[in-house]
Amino acid sequence: MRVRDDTKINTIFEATTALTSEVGLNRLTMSSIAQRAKMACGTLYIYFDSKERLLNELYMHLFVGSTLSILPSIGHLPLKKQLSIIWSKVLWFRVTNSSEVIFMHQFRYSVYASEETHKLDDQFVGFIKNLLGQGKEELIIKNIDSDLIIPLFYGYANNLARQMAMDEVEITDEIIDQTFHLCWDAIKS
Amino acid sequence: MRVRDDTKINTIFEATTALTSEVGLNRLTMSSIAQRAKMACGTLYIYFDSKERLLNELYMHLFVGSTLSILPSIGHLPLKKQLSIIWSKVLWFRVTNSSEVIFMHQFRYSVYASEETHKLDDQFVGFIKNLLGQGKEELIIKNIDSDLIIPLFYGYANNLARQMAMDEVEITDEIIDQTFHLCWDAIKS
Amino acid sequence: MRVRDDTKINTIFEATTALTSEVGLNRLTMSSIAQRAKMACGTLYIYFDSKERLLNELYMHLFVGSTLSILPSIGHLPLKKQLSIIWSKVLWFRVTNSSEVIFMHQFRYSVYASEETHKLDDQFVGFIKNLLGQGKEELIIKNIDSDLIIPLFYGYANNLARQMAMDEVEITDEIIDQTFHLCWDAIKS
Amino acid sequence: MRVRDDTKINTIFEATTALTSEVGLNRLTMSSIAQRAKMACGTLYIYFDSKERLLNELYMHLFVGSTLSILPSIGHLPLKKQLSIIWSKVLWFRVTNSSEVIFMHQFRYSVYASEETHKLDDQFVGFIKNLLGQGKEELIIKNIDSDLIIPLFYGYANNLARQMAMDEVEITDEIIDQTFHLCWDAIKS
DNA sequence: CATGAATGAGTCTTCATTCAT
DNA sequence: CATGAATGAAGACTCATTCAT
Repeated sequence: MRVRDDTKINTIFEATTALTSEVGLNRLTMSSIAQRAKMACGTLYIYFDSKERLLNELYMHLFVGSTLSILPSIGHLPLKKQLSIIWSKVLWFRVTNSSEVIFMHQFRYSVYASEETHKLDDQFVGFIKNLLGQGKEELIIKNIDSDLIIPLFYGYANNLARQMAMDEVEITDEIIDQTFHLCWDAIKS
Repeated sequence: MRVRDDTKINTIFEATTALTSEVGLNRLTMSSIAQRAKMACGTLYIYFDSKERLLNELYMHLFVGSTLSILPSIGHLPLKKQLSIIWSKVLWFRVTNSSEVIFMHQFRYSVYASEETHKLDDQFVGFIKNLLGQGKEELIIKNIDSDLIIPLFYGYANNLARQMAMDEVEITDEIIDQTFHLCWDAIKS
Repeated sequence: MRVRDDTKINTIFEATTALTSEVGLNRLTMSSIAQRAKMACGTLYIYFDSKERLLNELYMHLFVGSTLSILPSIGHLPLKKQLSIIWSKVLWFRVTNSSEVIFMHQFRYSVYASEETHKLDDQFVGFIKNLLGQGKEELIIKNIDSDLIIPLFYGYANNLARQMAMDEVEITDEIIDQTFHLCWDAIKS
Repeated sequence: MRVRDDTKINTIFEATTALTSEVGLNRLTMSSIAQRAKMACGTLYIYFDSKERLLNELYMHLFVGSTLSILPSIGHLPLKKQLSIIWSKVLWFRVTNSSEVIFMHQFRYSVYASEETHKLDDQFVGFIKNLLGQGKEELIIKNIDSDLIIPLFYGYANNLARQMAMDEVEITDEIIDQTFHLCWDAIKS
């Protein structure tokens, strides 16, 4: 029997990511994905119930791999260090995986994004909120509603990465340092 | 095409904006726009050559109205004041016109956005770049590549406004002050 | 403006009926209907929301035209006469409209048939049940549960017409007489 | 193909019959049959060349088991007795095997029914025709073209059984008696 | 100008059948 | 024999655009 091949899911994910960054989510069709992944159109439906599920699972896969997975391991570090690591991690991922970021960006606010997917984001935001809460208690960072701070990190990271991807700028440790300093200066008390 | 009947064009623009914020750009159809604008589908094509042109013209209209139009009148003011006015202006517009912002956000990175439209953004970015350049010369702000600074303003504003729109938070002068201070602390030298 | 053309519905109905009798309900596709009706595939969807609705409306149209429409006008006649007229009417229709009957037959028990459609049949059955009830009171026909009698008329008519259509037998008044007599002898007391 | 493993073939037949009565012939898929029969999709093709053959063989199996098999053994009985036995046999089968009847009914006039299958019916009809021919010679039954009589039996049985299955009516000897009397009164001279 | 019916290419999805294991 | 992943042609339906009125 032809055994179910889990690397196929990765092939599909890669094809989807690449295509989205090339032609955009609007022109992304199931048959173009299949063609790019060198498989039949129907094969996609063996691994994913629908286009919507495929995109959502891809998003979750990328989000977990790029962001969520680092959170638990850094809980013991000092606040600024934690933020700095997250910033670095997120930025590295975003800049070195520009196709993935384009996909995530386009998907994020599309009609395809499900409840379930939005909750992932909330999980991440919740973690950061906690961190900021601590910082405020320790009087390290400004006493401002976290909902006004998080969009700075989030929006900045997204936009910076997107811009760098488009301009084909190489990311360096210096850039990460400089940009993190901007953020830190913004919020430190 | 394109006859002067600004009333009709505005009706079309409003219908498009409202619909996009309700159902998303992916599900925005020409006939749904027509229906919402209480006119026939074919009438849209009297004023716009294609869907693509309609969306691009709407984007330009909103962008000019919300941002570009204020730039020339504030050139004589001091740097920080200028940035503060722009920030306030942009944020006010974005928060009080949430449908418009949702449209702009979804359109901005869609397949519909044309070269011409992207150049508008560049115009705005160019202005800010200039401003930052002056600031650096006057040693008021950090000596960092402007391409690393602008995404902070741009991304923050977008994301903050979007978040506030979703959470239905009222904007106040206090919020504008607080958030601008974050930005300023980030870049001041 | 191209005015909405109600004869188009008839064209669609005719194409559907003819095709079903030729290739069967299973192979009936929307595009084959469109092709036969000499219009574009999308045009069908101007007049009918879906394939299911198209088929249901066609069935109702045929059922009303062939059967239901005669019922009200004969209420004053004697029982046997009424039954005889209905029998004649139904048989004539079924034999002279063989395509229609094939469609009705295939549709009747298909997955497409909706609740609404089945209720039409019930209406007809209810009328006959009434008639039989009267006959039993007047001691003209056998005192047997009507649910055991009606399938005789219904099944016989369907099957006879189908058989005659397939054998390409011409219907005559004699055949109608003979077959009605069979029915009548079956139920008269 | 077609190896002797009657257990498996029966499992397939039962799954097919049950599924058809539940979801209809239109929604009957090979993989749903396989799933219901607890085997792999490809296994079906070891026993049957195609979906069409599977359905035809099932129909023939049911038809022979329900009807054809009794014919030879009753040739010596008097006419009315023969008809009565057949009627009883057919009705019993149809009512007590409602899934099977639904399958037969839906299959009978579908695109899947082959020539070969239709000939089975003819065989049965031929037998009945013979019987009626005898009856006419003996002046027991009306001198009417048998093609006008057979649909009465055939259509009545089908429809009655279907109705009873849907209404979940229990069949009794009384009902069989009553309905046969209707038939007999219809045709006796 | 305005209308909205008509078009048909293109989309997602299904499913009978094949075939490598 | 048995499996079930893989195939790809075909179906229902959508929608930007055109055009007769």
